[in-house]
Amino acid sequence: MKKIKQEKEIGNILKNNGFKVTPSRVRILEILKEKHSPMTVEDICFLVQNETNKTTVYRALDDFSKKGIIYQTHFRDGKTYFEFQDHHHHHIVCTSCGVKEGISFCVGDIIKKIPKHSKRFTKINDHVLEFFGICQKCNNI
Amino acid sequence: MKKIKQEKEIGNILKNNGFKVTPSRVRILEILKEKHSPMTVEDICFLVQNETNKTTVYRALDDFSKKGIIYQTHFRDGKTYFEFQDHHHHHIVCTSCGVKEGISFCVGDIIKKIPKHSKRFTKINDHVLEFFGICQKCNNI
DNA sequence: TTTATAAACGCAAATAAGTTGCATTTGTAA
DNA sequence: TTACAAATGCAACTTATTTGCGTTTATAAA
Repeated sequence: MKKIKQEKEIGNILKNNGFKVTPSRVRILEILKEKHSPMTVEDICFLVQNETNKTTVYRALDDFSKKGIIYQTHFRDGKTYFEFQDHHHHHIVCTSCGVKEGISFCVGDIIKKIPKHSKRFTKINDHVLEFFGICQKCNNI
Repeated sequence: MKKIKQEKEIGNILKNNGFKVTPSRVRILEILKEKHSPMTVEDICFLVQNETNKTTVYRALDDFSKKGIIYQTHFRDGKTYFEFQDHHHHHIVCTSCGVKEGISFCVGDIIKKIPKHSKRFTKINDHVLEFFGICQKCNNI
């Protein structure tokens, strides 16, 4: 995809969600869209050095996540991860080396059943699902 | 269950997992077993005040979680939660007020399929699955 | 029962993720 | 062109979690 077209698309995502199209927010979404795997605030800050402040990154990611533009998750390392997902999916993580792999299915069917199981909740907005194991490489050490 | 019997049972859990049966560890497991819902380190520290140090609580919970004695998860509030589970399950959390509800099914069937989907991982040890929504009460405000 | 030893513990200090207050700038709709 | 809410930058702060290290303790073996 051409740079110009991509930028326009990102601008539309921002507008459609009620955000202003600022250089920082465009850049942050751009980075996530290019990376296509979970990133920490630190990862993103490294790439926007001298362009955008840490606080701005935190605030943008928080806003994006709340609107469902990006997927927010945890891998038990004390950091929050954010990912732009074309197709919603989850991950499996090696508890030894930390390598992450996307897995291409979701709990969509399960989610539909939840309202029946809950008195208190009628609608699910969001979910996180992550698997932990040992990768082949670490297993052979 | 009688107090004595419960204590013996907890002692066995510790022994069977290669841990020493110390007052602190017995007490922490006891607390989790009684509560039967996700607790933070802070929650536990409050209950063991003047008995056990914060660092000890962190270390015990970490050890227990790694052995699979307790379930470790996150609810996007910056804290780590731990739960003793008789029957493995997950939760749905209100993103507005934070109320948590256990949901009685799991992704066991899905897990079985994962090895086929992954080149790098052959065994899953653990997983986390949490749902986020708005509870009835918050929805009516 | 004694003893050796690894596991567990307590404390203080350090680290690091994430937040807040506030003054300033900027995108956008009117 | 303007008005204003949204977004930003910076510094200081909060808070969860970790680390180093010297001490204590549970336990298995002698």
